[in-house]
Amino acid sequence: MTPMKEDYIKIIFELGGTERKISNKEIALGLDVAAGSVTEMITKLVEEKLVIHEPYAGITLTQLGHQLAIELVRKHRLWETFLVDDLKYEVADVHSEAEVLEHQTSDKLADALYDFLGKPKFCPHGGVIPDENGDYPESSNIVLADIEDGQEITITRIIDNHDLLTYLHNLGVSANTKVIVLRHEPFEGPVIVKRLADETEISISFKAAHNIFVQ
Amino acid sequence: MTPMKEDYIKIIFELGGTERKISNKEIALGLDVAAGSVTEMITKLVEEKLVIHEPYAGITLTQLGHQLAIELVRKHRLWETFLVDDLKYEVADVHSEAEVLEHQTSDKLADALYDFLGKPKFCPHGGVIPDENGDYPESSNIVLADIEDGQEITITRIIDNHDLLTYLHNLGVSANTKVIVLRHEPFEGPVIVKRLADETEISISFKAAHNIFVQ
DNA sequence: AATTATTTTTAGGTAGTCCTAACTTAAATA
DNA sequence: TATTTAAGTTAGGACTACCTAAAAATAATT
Repeated sequence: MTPMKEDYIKIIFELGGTERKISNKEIALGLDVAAGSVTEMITKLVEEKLVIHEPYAGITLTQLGHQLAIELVRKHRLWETFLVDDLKYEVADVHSEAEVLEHQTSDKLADALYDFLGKPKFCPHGGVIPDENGDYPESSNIVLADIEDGQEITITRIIDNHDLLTYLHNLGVSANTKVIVLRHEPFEGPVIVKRLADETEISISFKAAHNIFVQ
Repeated sequence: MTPMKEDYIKIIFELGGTERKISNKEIALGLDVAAGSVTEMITKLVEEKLVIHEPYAGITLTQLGHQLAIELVRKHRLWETFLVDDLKYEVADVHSEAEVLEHQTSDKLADALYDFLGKPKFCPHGGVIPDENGDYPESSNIVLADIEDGQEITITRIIDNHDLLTYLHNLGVSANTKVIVLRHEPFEGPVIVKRLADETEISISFKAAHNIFVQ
């Protein structure tokens, strides 16, 4: 196993490769590599029984691939938690560090980190951290953009992207923030919400609202 | 810069490449690669102005290479300290984890770790940790094997090797242990010391005694 | 000094991951 | 249905770091 193979497995997982077929193009876009490179790597991952490939139709994870993806997500989120909780990183800055550390993290190290952090359930942007056995509760897949006006909701998770997290940080929005959805501006305009803590109205862009999960 | 290049720089440093010419063979042995691979890599490191190579004579670090080596040692030892102090690793088990983490550690991460750990001066086996600027006090180069009988000394540092550290751990010997040297058995026999804490006599092998630094 | 042994370098190959460009398949449109 | 467009696959090449084996340089021994 190499870091690059792990990256392929992880992106397939993140794109939903446990339930649907992921296209070559989605992977190429996600990893910023050429389509030909994807086909080549997928061939190797098929040999290793990590993915199933139906030529021209798409790629899904095997049970084994899914398990590996969970382990990687766990390691990634444990590092993010450590960086924020103990090393005082900004939430927006942890992703890239965790991205490289996750590939160099033995299972022993992950477990030790998990204990040290107090068996945390969520990473700093709200993602669920699988436990020692890879079990984790399903989290909400409902996105802020799809909430009807007037609903009171809690932000549970934000897609792990530096620019998005910085944008939301500046707006004072993060995981666990409670808001009421006031209205959706037309033509892919922003979603206007009111933060319950201080009654402030906040305008969240259409695109951002699709990358914020709520409950 | 790649992890392998960093490993070459580090081994040259550890073999004393700031003061003397290191041979191709020493590096090949230290990294467990073929001599031809060393020549090839050294050529690249010369292009990057990290080392100076006199063909057939040896290799030394440039100022730049020395600086890089210090940074790597610092990162390595910071991770070791974290693993022992916070993640409850055994001293003997930290080397291999630190060996891979050091290559994935940004300067920002190293500084954050350094602060988190309370700006430690020594790693768990007694190595000096350079500060934020790469400065560090010279540590003793006197080895236990060279101490005369009757001398009272403190163990300051043990070469970072898993088997050696395990061996010494089982003998109850670690950095900061104070002992009196009783005698040196002939024919490369063990050095017999008495631990001051509990007056126990301990026999330390000839080879181990050459890998223990004292003051 | 000549020979032998050791070390270093050079040369030619392999494996992993990337690329571009050409070709094939599938989907969309006319 | 025929054509065009998009997506996926194949082919050939590049780069890194490794290897082994042969050649060259240096050191050691006779």
